[in-house]
Amino acid sequence: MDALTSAQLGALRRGMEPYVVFNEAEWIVFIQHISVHNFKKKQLFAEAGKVCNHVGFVLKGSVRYYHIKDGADITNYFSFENDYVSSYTSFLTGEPALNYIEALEPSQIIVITKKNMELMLNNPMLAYRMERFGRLIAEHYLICYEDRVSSFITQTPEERYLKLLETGREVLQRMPQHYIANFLGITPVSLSRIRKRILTEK
Amino acid sequence: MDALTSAQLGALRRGMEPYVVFNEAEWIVFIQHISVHNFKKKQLFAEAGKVCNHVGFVLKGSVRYYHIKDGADITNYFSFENDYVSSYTSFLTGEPALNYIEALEPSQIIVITKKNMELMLNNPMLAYRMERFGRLIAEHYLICYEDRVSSFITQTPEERYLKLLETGREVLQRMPQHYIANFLGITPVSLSRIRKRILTEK
DNA sequence: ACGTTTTCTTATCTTTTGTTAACGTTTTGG
DNA sequence: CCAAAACGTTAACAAAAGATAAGAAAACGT
Repeated sequence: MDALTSAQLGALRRGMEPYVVFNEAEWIVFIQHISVHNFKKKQLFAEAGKVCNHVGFVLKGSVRYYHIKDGADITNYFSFENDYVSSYTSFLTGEPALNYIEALEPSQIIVITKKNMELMLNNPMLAYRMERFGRLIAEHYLICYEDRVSSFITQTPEERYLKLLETGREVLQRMPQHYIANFLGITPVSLSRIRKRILTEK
Repeated sequence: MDALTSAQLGALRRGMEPYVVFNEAEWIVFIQHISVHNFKKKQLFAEAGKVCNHVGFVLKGSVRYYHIKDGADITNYFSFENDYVSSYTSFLTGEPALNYIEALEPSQIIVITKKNMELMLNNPMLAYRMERFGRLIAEHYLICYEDRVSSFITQTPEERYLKLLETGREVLQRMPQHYIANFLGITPVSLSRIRKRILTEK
């Protein structure tokens, strides 16, 4: 856990700006309640069975959400740079998380603990801003998930794969294909066939 | 648009209680900013291409979310009694909605307009509560969508159908099957086959 | 550096789904 | 009340996906 650099703080502030704008005095108090952590590849950000008591903002790197079902590791979701990251339902409800979150590559993530979030919610100087910030995070996930549900209803697995590639994240080239297959809701074998189909269609 | 009965107000207050608790003075001001509307079957609550300037809470009845793609009507989602209802992304962003919302049956819905929401957000007496209320609605949709994404990844269409039936909503018996098929992400023909399979397996 | 594990592809076979069309039934609107 | 539209099921065929297994290549840990 290190102090944040001004570049990191700038990224966070820009990420929040569309929704929450702090004045200077508020910002100074806010940044006293956050920290930045460096995650090694495969290091866990959150763990199934444990309450997720923190929420993050990916400055650099990427993470993978997954759960274990019948002994198999199933990838649910990814967060890339400038995304929020959390087992947010667990963070909100205080129930144990259902999924793990791990770094896909060495990552820098700004972390706000629930305790610090609550301190800010109870600090009259920040309470109103923090309610708004909480709403922002929920809305961020909301819009992502809405898109995702819609993609399952209106697109084929092949279309979903091509759409994912269009984001141009190079980490997609490096991560195991079965993570992507899970994310798309298909088997790794099926993804391999889709990839071949795309190549030969070109 | 009618005044709300005390039973209706009680339902709303109970729906909000897990997250937002008003004191009596706050509640009196709050209820001056809301209204209840009766929707006929097929009457629109929100319309694609228009900004959704309101958010609702279903007291009685049910609604269907759908959009038109290549001339075809595709059902995305449902809200039943004691659910929130809105093209919430449009409500939040002020962008035109991408989907329609219509009543599946005669329905009573508590409506809060964006204007009244903003009046409350700017009223120091309610601002803090309203930030929290906004968060509540976002979180409601968040948890629903999270569940839904997870169901697409880990369940077969047949399992999703059986899970939907388990909710025991009788309106599921009465609405057209192709609404349900869309919602499950399959074709009406495929749903018909699944239904037959289930019957013969018994 | 080397043996193990993971990953990706390919093949085969089965199951499921999509597509289109037909047909009888039900619902709907004028 | 009647004609038109919408609906649900079924059939037939094509396309896609799941399951399983096998083999080669790459990544990993020690």
